[in-house]
Amino acid sequence: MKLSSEVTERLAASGIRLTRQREEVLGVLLQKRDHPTAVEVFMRSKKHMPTISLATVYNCLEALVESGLVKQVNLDRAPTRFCANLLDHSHFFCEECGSVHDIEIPLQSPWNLPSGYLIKQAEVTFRGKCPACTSKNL
Amino acid sequence: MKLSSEVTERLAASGIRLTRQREEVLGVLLQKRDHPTAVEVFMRSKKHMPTISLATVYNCLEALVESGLVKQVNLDRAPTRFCANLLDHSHFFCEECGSVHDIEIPLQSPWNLPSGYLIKQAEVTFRGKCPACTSKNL
DNA sequence: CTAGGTGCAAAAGGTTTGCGGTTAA
DNA sequence: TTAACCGCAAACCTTTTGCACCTAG
Repeated sequence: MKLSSEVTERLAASGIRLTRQREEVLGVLLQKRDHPTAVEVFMRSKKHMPTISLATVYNCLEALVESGLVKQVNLDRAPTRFCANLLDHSHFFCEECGSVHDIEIPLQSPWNLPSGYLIKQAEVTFRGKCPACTSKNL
Repeated sequence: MKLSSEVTERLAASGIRLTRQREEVLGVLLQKRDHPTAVEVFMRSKKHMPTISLATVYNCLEALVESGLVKQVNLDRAPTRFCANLLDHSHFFCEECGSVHDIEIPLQSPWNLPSGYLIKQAEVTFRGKCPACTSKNL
């Protein structure tokens, strides 16, 4: 696939060891940005790499998250979802269809926090109805 | 405990059926606002109500969350945490000591979202160092 | 009276781990 | 060459479920 150069570049730049499995996992996340779960990533990866194991997918995801190439999204008690969108963004969760969308809003950090807190990262999650579901006027 | 009147009032006002176990679980969450996990709530509840079961704690928490009396907080892949703070607030997660703090900032919703999205709820999570850990200048 | 809640134990996911073999650097 | 990674299977931990009994309204 033509993504592979981007995948390889990102991996090389991150400094972590480059393996075929990590390329595959990152490739899956870059190809379809629908915030798949680990199991979904596993199933998609198996199409190109039938020998990959679920444990390896978890390991790869962990390495990718740790290196900053992938973000994890947790919603309620549902399984963790992953995305490879490196732009600063928020997530929108549609209560109707369950889909997760990236919302790229520049958060100009208008936070007036109590003193003493050292903020390294802020994360915003929205819930509601996505455009597709809203237009179905359910 | 003197919280019981508040607990009972809140439960009655919520409309869900009032049981001793739900009172106990809500009481635990109101007494110490450290965002315990389900298992922690279970252990604390057992001190006053030795017969309560973990499954019941989960059931109670679910009912309380659904009725809006309790909020659940998910951080990464760690077990879900619960809090009874009904004021609109955000959460701060200390990467140093692992504690979770409520941050009561009035979010004046400065979100410029793409059109089509119907937002019902926004949730903000911060990560960094809490005052206690910052002052230890680690 | 009865719909809904409880307690128990067992099952069901999701995620992690241990280990022998493999591979990127 | 070797530290790190992979695949497999088993373990782990959180959460859910089925069922018989109980209780709030």
